[in-house]
Amino acid sequence: LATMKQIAELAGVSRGTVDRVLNRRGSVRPETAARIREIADSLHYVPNRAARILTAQKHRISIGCLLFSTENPFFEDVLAGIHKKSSELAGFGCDIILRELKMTDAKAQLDAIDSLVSEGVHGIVLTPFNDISIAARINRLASEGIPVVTVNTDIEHCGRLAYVGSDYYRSGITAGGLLHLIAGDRAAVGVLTGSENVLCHSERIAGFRQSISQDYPGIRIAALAENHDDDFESFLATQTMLTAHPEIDALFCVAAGVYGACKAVIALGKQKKLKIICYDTVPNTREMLQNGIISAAICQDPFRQGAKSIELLFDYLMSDIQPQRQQYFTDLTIKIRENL
Amino acid sequence: LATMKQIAELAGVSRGTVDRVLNRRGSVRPETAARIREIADSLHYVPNRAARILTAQKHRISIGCLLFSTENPFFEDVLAGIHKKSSELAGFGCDIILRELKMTDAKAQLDAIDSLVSEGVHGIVLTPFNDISIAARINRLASEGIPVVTVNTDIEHCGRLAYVGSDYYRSGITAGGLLHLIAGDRAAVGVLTGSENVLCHSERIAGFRQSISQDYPGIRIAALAENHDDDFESFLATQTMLTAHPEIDALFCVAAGVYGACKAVIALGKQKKLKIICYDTVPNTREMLQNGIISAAICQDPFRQGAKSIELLFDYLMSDIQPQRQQYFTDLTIKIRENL
DNA sequence: CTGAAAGCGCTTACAG
DNA sequence: CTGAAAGCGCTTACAG
Repeated sequence: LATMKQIAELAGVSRGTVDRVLNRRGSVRPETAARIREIADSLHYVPNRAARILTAQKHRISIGCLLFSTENPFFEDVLAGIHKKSSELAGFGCDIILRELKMTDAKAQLDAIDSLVSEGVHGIVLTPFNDISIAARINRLASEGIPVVTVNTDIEHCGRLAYVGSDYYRSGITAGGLLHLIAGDRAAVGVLTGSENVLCHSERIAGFRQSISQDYPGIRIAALAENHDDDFESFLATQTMLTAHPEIDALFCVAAGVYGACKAVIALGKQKKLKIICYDTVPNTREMLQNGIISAAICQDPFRQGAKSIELLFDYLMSDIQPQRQQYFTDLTIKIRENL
Repeated sequence: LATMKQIAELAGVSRGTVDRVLNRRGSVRPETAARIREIADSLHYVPNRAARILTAQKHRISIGCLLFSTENPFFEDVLAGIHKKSSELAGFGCDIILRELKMTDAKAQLDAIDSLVSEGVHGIVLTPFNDISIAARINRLASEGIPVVTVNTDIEHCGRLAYVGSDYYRSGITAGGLLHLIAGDRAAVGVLTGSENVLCHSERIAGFRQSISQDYPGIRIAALAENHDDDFESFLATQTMLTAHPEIDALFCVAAGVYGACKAVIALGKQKKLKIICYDTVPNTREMLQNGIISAAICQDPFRQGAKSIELLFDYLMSDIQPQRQQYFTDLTIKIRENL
C-alpha cells in the first residue's frame, strides 16, 4: 500500500504538499496538484486511518448522547450498542458522555443539550423530543459545527447529520403481513396504540392500513384505542375494547403497554382465541412470547441503532467521512418464542 | 486519558519499561512492575489502539479467505460482509486475500490453503470442508501460528480460533415454532433436506423434531427426502413426495433447492394448500416470498458472518485480542414478504 | 533488568 | 505556493 511519503518522493515534493492536495486544503499550484493526484490514483492510495486517528489525538474528541432511556426498557439495547461502540472508541481516543432523560418536555431536553455543549462535546446523538424548538436547536448546533445524529426517532429537515432507526411505515406494513400469516385471511383486529400524536405510532398504523387494504382485504380494523404507553391504561383500554367488540380475534400492539394489554386478554380468558402481535422484545414482552400469549414481535435492531449512530458521528468528526445516506434504517426482523 | 508516557514519568522509568510490564514481555524487576501496574490501574489506562495499529504497520498483516461461494448465491451476502470489513481494514493497513472455491473435495481446499500460506497470510477465514484432513490441517496451522476462523460451517475440536455462523440446531427449533405459527396446531409436514450426511442439515432437522415433539404434538413429519442442494433433483423429489403423500399440507425446506421445490408445488397446483417455509433469502427465494408461494424464511445474518469473522482475526493478529467465545452465533431472524 | 532513539503514516503550526 | 520539523502513542531493536 502506498503512503504519502512515497507519493511525495515520486512527485518530488514534501509530504506537507501531498497532504494539502489530497485533503483539499488549497494553496498548491494546480500543475503540482494534478501531478500528485495522478500519482496517488495510479498507486491506489488509501489514507491510513490509524495514522489519521493518532494525529487527531492532539485535540481529543468527545460525543454526547441524550436518550429517553429512563424507565423505558426498550432503550437498554440501544444503550448496550452505545456502550459497545464507546469501549471500542475509547481505544481510539474518543470519549462518550451519556445522559439519560425522562421524556417530559422539550425544555428539559434543551437544557441537557446546553449542558453537553458547555462541556465541550464535538457532536451529539439524540432521541429528539418532537418539538420545533428542538428542531431549531439542532439547526443551530449544525451551524455552529456541532453535528447531531438522531437515533430511534427522527426530526426531518432540521439539519441533522443523519437518522439511525426504524422505518416505521415499513414496520407497519410488516405487521400487516405478519398478522395475515398468523391469523389467516379473515381477522377482526383490535389496534392498541400509544398516541395518535406520536409520529412513530401513527406511521406504523398507516403502514398497517396500507398493507391490509392492498393485500389482505379480509382483515379489518374493528377498534382502535390509545394507551399512552402506560401499562395500566393499556389494561383498561384493552378490557374496554375487547368487551365492546367481542368479534375481535387479533390484537395489534403498536407501542408500549404490551404487558398491560396481555394481562387484560388473560383476565378476560381470551388468550386462546386472540392472536397478538407487537413490537420490540422488552423483558415483559419476552415473557409473554415465552408463555405463548404473544405470537410474534417485530424488532428493529436497537443494539445496532446505538452502535451505528455513534459510529457515524465518530467517522464524521475524526475522519471527515460524510454519512452516505440521510437515513439509516435498521433491519426489521420477526421474533417468535423459538428465536428470541 | 492516560498514556504510557505519563505512566512512565509517574513511575520514574522509561516508556520501554512500561511497555514491557503492560504487555507482559518480561525482564522487569517485580517491584518496578508492580508499581507500574498500580499506576496504570489508578489512571484507568487503556492502550491507544490507533497507535498500536500504526506501530504494527512495520510488518503488514494479510488475511486469507476461502469460501465455497462459487455458484452458491447464499455466500453473496457473506462476501458483502467480508468486502465491507476489508475496505475498513485497508485503512488500517491490512490486506484481505479472497479465494472462492467449488465445494468439490477436501483435496482442493487443502491445496488452496497451501497456496494462501505460501503467499504469507497471517490468518485464514474458512468455510471448512467436513473432512478429517481439513481438521488436521487447521490444527497444524494453529501450531504454526496461523489462526483459523471457521465461518458458516464449523469443525469443532480442531484448534480453530473461533466459529462464526448459525446455531443450526436452534434454527431447526425456530422452524418448528414458525411452522406452528403459520400452519396451526395440526400439520403434516414434508421435509426436504440436502443430505443426511451434512451436519448443518441434520442438526436443523433434529432441532425441528425436538420442537414439534415437545411443543406441537399435532405437527408430524409425513415424509422426508433429499435433494442434494440441487434444484432439479429438488423438483423431482418434491413431486414424488407430494404425490405419494397427498395429506402433506406444509413443506419445510432445510437446505438449498428451494426454488425447485416451489416449482414442483406450483406444477401440482398445490400452492394454495401448502404452507412453505425455508432458510435464507437468496434471490430465487425472495421471488417466491414476493409472490406468496413461500410464507416465511429463517435467516442467519450472513453479512455479519463475513464481517465478524474477519474482525475477530484482525483483532487477534493486530491487537492480541483473544475472541471472548469459541462460537459466535449470528442472529436468527424471520423474514416474510413485507420485511424482506 | 533498563533506557534512549527511531519509526509507524499522518497533520499541523511555523517559516519562508 | 512550499518545505522542514515536531508530534500523536505506541513498539522495537540496540546498547548497556
